[in-house]
Amino acid sequence: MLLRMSTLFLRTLREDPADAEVPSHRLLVRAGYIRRAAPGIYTWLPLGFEVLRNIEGIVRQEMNAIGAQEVHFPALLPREPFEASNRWTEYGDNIFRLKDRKDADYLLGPTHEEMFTLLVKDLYSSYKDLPVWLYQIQTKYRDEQRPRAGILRGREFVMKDSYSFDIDEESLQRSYQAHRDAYVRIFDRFGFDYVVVEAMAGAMGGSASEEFLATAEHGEDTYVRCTTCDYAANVEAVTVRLTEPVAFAGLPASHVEETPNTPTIDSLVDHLNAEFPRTDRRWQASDTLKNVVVVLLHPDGTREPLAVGVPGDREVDEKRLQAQVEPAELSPFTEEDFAANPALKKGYIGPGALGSENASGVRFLIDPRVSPGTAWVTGADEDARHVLDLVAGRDFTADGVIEAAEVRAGDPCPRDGGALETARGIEMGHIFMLGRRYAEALDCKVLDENGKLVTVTMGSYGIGVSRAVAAIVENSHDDIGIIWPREVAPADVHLLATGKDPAVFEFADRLALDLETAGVRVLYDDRKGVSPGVKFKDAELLGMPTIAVIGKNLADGMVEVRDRKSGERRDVPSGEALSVLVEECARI
RNA sequence: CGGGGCGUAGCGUAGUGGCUAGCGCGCCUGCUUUGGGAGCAGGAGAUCGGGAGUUCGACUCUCCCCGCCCCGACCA
Repeated sequence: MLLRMSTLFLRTLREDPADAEVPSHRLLVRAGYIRRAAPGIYTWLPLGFEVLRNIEGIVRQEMNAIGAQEVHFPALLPREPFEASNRWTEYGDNIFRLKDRKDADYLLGPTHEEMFTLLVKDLYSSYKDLPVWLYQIQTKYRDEQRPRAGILRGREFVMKDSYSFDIDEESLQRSYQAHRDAYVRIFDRFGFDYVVVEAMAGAMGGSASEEFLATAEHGEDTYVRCTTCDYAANVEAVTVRLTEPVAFAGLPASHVEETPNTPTIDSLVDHLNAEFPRTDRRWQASDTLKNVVVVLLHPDGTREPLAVGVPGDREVDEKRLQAQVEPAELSPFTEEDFAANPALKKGYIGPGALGSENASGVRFLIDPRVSPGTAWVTGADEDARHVLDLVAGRDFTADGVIEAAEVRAGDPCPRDGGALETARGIEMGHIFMLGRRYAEALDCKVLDENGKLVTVTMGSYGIGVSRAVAAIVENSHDDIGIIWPREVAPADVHLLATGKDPAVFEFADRLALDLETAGVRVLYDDRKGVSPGVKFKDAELLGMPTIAVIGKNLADGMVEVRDRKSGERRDVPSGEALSVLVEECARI
């Protein structure tokens, strides 16, 4: 289909929209690809819709290629399945809810785990039917607290979600791997830079989980990567590199010392250096053990205090802690809680009072750095006193280990010990082994080969399809416009007819048709009376990978071919224009 | 949901307790122009985000609501 600028429903803007900050938002609006319809809700204009369809096409091809089958659920869903999985309440205000004329509850689907699970339960009942992989490309609705950055985080968005149903873990592994391989092919074809990072399976209760992040400075997700190996992980999923246990022999016994006015780590370190100087070096914050108490709100409504011990030079990272204690919610440990638990001395809490075996009875989890044989300065559970040379594993034990301390650039990589660095990205895909949560809640079982009913195990795999449009632009633009990777571009060639010479238009008309016939997708600027400068600016803004200019040098038998990305320009004889452009645009 | 900034025509903006709300881009008509967002002339287009209040008089001041952007808590 030949796109003619003279009739194309398009209006480019000369200036940036004032409300758009990030490049993808700015450029997609300015170039006339999208238009805001409501907060966080966008209309796709012809060129933008073409890009969206191209992206859908890539996803569809690769999903079909691994044997996944496409279905299509409604976006308007009844309440009941979400009631069964408890997400009607769990999802809270993020769900768009509505009622029908009979006052029955409905919702606009934020995700479709329940529907897929019920569909499989509905139709399949034997292990012989498994594995089965189903997917859909569907509009999702989430009433985001803060939609932002145009299409990057909207309240209505297009997502590809697929689910695998397997009889056992081993089979699930294969389903997961097949999807992972497909995702690599999909994101390669999208033409942007991305990383695969280890992620937390979180509340979903699964085991393996990875995220595909498009690397982007405006990305919302922070991740860490190793500077010497290919390890990359979501901040929540980073683990501390384990060190060898140290022998206790020869370590001095612990002793309690007076440490007046030292409620903070800094004041304690200063006091230690003044009153109890070390012989080898000065005391530092990392020699202290900081014990932070929080309250966990469990889904069943119970409140449980939890103490987390981390080296004093690190904060407890709330996101990391939250990810570890899912599905419980975090809440502060209040003054009332301190009053109710006199064994805990604010500012001087130490392992002596913590742990299920000790006075407070508060569960005590420690950072992996607090490993057996390491010596610490920590609270003595009395006002103005600390205990020195308290050795982990000798003088105290915790109830367990927790990864909740903040991660910092320069920390050692858990894989090879190299320095970690932080970077930002846009979450484009998330794959994880879902396990049996939904299958159990919705009673999706099949008969195994022994005739016994077993609950199926699931995998869940998502791609932000509309978000990909923005992520690609984030990754591929310059000061003057978008630079589409060929496979997602609305057209291969932006053909410009400049000037007013009828011969130019006649030549360009014929070239446009010949290109289309040869399978090259053409956006043809056939507007009359529009100055060349306007056409050049529009072509650069719109971002087709190849720009062909038919203009004044046609008189010399030449046309100009430009590469949008490199800026390279060359003149080719008009007679060879067709073959040159066909070759230029040949799909890889 | 907290902190900060901001809402004037499709887009970018000026404006002030007082006459018909101004400019640029874009759009329409005519003539000229045509390789880097052309020129001249004429024109259409705005309940100044919404509501309430103060006032002789509100785009302007006050309050409430809605929306937008940025920074934090949540997510593809």
